[in-house]
Amino acid sequence: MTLTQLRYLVAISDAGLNITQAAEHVHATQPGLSKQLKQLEDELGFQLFARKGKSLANVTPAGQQVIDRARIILAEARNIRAIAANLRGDHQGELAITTTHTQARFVLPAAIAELKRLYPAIGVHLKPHGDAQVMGLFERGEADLAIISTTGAAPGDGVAVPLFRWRRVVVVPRGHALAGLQRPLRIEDLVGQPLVSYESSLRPESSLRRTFEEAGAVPNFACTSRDADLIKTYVRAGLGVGIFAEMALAEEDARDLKALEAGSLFPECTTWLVLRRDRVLRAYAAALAGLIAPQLDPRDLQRALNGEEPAAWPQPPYWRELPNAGFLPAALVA
Amino acid sequence: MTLTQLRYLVAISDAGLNITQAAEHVHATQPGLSKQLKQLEDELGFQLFARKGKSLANVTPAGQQVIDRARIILAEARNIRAIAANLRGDHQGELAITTTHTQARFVLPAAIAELKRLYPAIGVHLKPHGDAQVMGLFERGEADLAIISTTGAAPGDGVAVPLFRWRRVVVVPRGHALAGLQRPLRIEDLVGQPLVSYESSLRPESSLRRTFEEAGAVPNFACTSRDADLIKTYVRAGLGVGIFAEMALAEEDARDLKALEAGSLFPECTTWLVLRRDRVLRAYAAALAGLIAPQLDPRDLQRALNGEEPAAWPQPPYWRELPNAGFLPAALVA
DNA sequence: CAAGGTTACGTGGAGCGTAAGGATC
DNA sequence: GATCCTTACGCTCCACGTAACCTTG
Repeated sequence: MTLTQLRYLVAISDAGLNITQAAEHVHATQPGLSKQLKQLEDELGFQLFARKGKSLANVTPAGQQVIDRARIILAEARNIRAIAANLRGDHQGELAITTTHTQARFVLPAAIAELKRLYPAIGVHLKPHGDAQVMGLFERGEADLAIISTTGAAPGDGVAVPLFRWRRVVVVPRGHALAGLQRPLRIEDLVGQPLVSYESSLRPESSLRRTFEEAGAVPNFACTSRDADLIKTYVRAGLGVGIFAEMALAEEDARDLKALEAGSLFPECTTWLVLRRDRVLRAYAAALAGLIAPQLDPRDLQRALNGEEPAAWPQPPYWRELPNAGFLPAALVA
Repeated sequence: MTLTQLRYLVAISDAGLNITQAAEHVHATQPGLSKQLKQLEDELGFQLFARKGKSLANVTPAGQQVIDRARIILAEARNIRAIAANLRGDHQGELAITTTHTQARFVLPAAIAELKRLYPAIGVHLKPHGDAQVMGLFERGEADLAIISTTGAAPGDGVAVPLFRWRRVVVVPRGHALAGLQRPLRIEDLVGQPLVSYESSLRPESSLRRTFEEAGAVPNFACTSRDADLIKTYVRAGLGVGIFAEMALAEEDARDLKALEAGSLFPECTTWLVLRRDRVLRAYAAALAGLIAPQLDPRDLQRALNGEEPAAWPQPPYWRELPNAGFLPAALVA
């Protein structure tokens, strides 16, 4: 058993049991992989893949167990190389981030642009997904870090670091009946109104839905989407009242949209950076946290990953207090 | 980076940074290890060990991280080989068990003898320790399984499987004042009496101590030990009243000792088999569980380790109900 | 000088790629 | 015949052991 054999094995599994395709992925020849696979099977004494004629038909049950173990081994080997790269100050590599559309579209651009300026040699891969899927992808190991929001406790697995807090805004087209409201918005104002908001608000445990239920009402969604840009578009089209993250408001939205004074109508949200405990953090990944939320010291992240949980993370600032990114454009409220 | 290099690295670390000694452990030559270590350090780009002159003085901080990761890799490589060995029906290997003296001396002999009859090619290594240390050793990875008792919840880490339940017995020399007691023992009978019991009873959270405290008293220990044989010896010598596990009573003790009717004076204990989640169970290790406690199906253990936690383990029988081992010799009570 | 580590050298084996040889659809 | 896996062959490189050398108590 060698690391090469295990790498080939996982590559074959990931290529859908196509050895030829797997060989391209690992920059080797197909006979090379075939032979190493055979050797591994000979050493272990059983078939990792069920053959149908000469091609691979299935992973055997024991083969799947071996592949799972092999993934751990390869991940730890990558970790060792990451430790080495960090120590050498070798700042090249990849950074895969799962997050929601809102974060990817409105929060991350400034931070990632700055990150690329500091570390030109890295490749950043954004994987925007629905609220419900982000952590799943992350836990399946398809990303180095997740950036996700909750109204309350930190998300499940991994080390969660609070980046900033934010509120939802309620947005209507200029000229909408609610646009002229001379007092802070109340929940009753929204009952019965067609709403345009995030897809995740449809879930029964969503905090928006709960807010309505506490007032004895049920929200009436005209249209939902994961994409705040789309939500704004439908609000402009007059489909209803938009409710989405304040980060998604831009200066130019003031032309035709108005953000209503919603105060603490909906519970406050926290955006978290989530790291995998089993993955060594590259220096540039830790730097990203500091670029989004300057109150964080990247070294604290490294310490947290080593299990030395700091007693408590600093209370994260509000989005609009953040220097390089956050503001609720004054023109929108006026 | 190769598996061999990582094996050598860990061997050097385990040999106390003595390459020559490490080489013997891995059945290779010292120059071989020296060279592989150098190659690994060259590839990673930093020193894993701090050199003092030509000999290794210290592990560098990053080196320690690499060693920790390497241990995981090697453990998973062993797991893969274990999967293969199980599947091949290749029943040779080692089985390291951490447990307490009482289990090792009175519970395990019959089961392990039977195990060796079924699997003659295995090597069993018992590591008896104090109650407090067993789980520590186990969690440090120094054993494949732990066998440990608690009065209540399952012990911390790993998958815990209840084997059997048991009670403490109160034992006095024949001729002792309490030996003639014509009614069930009460806690007041023991208050003030010099006691001989397990070392772990000294701990403030011990269930024996708590039982006394609930009666408003404090136990008076004349002598403690981890070793039930020693406790019996000191009871015979007249140092006090013995309190220990019923498993430690043997037929021949009836000659000079008497077990008092203690009923449910002290809380019931459960003996658990604890498995590491991150370690593949060899077939013979699973078999051991069934040999101690026949109500267990070894296949359920495998399933539990795979994370398919069975809703609940069967309520374990009492020790004295177990077929091949448990009985409270009648002569002792009479 | 004893203990422990490094460097040098020759050998055997193993991994790789190229090329040819079956299966299966 | 197209696709995909296996077998065969030759080259290259690398891991290993032996032996000689160096360093430090």
